[in-house]
Amino acid sequence: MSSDLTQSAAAPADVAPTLSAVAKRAGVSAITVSRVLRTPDRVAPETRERIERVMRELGYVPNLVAGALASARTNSVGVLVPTIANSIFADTVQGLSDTLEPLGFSVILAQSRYDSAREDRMLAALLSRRPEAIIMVGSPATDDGSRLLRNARIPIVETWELPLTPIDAVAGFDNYKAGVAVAKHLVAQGRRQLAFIGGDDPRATRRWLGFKDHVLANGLDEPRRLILDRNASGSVVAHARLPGVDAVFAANDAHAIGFMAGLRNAGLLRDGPASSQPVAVIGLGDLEMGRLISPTLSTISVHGDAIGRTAATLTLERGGERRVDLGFELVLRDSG
Amino acid sequence: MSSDLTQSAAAPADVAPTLSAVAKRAGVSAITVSRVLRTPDRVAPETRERIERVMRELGYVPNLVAGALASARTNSVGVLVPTIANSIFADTVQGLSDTLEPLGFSVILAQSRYDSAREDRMLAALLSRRPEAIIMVGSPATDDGSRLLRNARIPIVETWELPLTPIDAVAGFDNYKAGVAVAKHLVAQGRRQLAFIGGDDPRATRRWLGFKDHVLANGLDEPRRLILDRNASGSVVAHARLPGVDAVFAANDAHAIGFMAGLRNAGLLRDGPASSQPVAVIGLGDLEMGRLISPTLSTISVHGDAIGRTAATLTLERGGERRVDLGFELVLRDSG
DNA sequence: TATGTCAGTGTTAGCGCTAACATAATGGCT
DNA sequence: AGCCATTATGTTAGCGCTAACACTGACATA
Repeated sequence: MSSDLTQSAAAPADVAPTLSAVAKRAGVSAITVSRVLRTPDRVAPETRERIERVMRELGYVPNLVAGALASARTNSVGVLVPTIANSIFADTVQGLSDTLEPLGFSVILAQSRYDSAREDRMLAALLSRRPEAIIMVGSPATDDGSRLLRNARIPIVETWELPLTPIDAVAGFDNYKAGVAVAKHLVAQGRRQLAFIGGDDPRATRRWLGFKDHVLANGLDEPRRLILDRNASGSVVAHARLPGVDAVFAANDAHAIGFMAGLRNAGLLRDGPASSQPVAVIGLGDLEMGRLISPTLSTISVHGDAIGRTAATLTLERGGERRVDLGFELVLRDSG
Repeated sequence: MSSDLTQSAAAPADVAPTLSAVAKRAGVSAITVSRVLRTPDRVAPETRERIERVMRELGYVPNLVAGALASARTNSVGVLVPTIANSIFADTVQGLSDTLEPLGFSVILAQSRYDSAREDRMLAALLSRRPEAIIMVGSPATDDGSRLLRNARIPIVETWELPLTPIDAVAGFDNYKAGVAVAKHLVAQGRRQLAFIGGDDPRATRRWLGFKDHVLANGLDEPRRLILDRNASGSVVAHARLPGVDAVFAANDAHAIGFMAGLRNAGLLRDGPASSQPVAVIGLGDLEMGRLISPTLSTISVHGDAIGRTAATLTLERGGERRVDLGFELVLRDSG
């Protein structure tokens, strides 16, 4: 009485219906049902409609796990970011997911939390799911991670930097040059006592190096470098630790805005243009917030979503240019 | 000459080694290799070490796709958010991923972009991968989505609100009460011309309703409601469209900060306390930025990461309380 | 000695699906 | 009439792994 043929649509089975169950009920073979899903043009319209009706009746949801095993295509992409709670990386993930999802790819997300051991673990976990590509922010921190990725023989896209010896593809910008650009601007503005505040992850460090090298090349004192917690509240009191400084490059906009809050408390912030600021401040990231505060924040603008979309494209097309420099832009507003 | 036994570790095969290849090379059966991975205590130490050495030599990466099919456990959780580029949702994803990743679960991320058709598509795509649970921000927008989730017979956690008829579990707060709390505070402060600005998604609308109902219950004029784009730049000019208003509740902190930028341009912002502000502004989300700007932003604080961690816990333990109200907190600073 | 227990390992079957190769039926062409 | 291309559908085998059970030998127990 409770054979497949008498199963009611209103009371779904405890166990998810399979493709074979659909096939049996529609009076066709399993492969025909499979074709309705994958190559509907190759199925006669009447057959197709009948099968689609049965699918609806049974509430059939295809099992992509089985499909992936049989076809050796998982239609998934692994994404590894330091943290998703940093809006610039979130923009990148949004950009790539907007590109990949319409094409039927799922995003498997993992966070390293700036921890190289965790990074390696997450990389292994991602690869176990046999994604068709891996997109990561930055380069692998360890040789093990690097080897894992090379041996996987799938497209690998490193983003947010331009490594000298990439594993495969790259979509990013030159963090060193960004540091140079900021230093050049501040020096030209007549600033003499420069400092860099922010994290010490590899990308921030590249910015620092560009910044420092350019300052030194101009015969000025070596800039100070203050390594801060990822939490921007430390930047609010950073000013007290940088006496005499007249210009600051912050590794990201959050730190820049925090630093400005400290300047305001110290009476060192004007609502006027950059030239009136006792201490110039430049950020990086071009957060929307930077345009909303007063004085408006000068910053290095980087298009996180474009990096994401480009990375997604690079995973799909295996040929062509594998190194895309998306550049950056020094956006000058009132803070410096 | 090129049998499995003579395969070199230095030159990995083009095709990923399988568990059987490891077994053959180690002179054991496949199941023993499987046990090394899953239940190492049940394998003799010498055997285990030998197998582990072979795994390293071959660069073996387990295939979880096949494992999932065989064991009917995917060790993955589907997560659906409106957008990941909104820091409050990113905090939630970070929180749940921090809880799930150490337990061996992968996060499959999908974005609806506040589009109910896309939401249903992504829900179907997620379910095709047979996740062991689904965590979503908000409730399904359509009956189809709801049915899909109910039929999946896996734990479903709705977050960021407290639906009256949840599908399964819930981790969130009462958006209506948040609106009431803000209205109560502003009315008590003597504000008379109130307005609400922000999006019109279901959660923002609940906040608006609570806000409006409380204002009306106090005999004041019905507050105005200005529906803005997600992009906060519209909020900068919102003030011009709200003449005479003396207090504003913004659906999120970004809009609040944008609105304050508009007030500053209009000369209606003071650096002093709330009582000195010609127009009070309250946000929602408690962005770090709100503490850094001047005047500091008053806001409804919601712990996005706690919502994420709680949601993750709810997916793992099927029994117990299935409805967790994480509450909110009205944090009063200088803006209102 | 017979029996049981347990650690360690193996055999078999199958998860749900798809690639690759049949097969059957139809109609157009020479 | 005979042949071929084309469309629609089916059969077979297997993807890489694990659940469930089966087996073996060493040792303990009665």
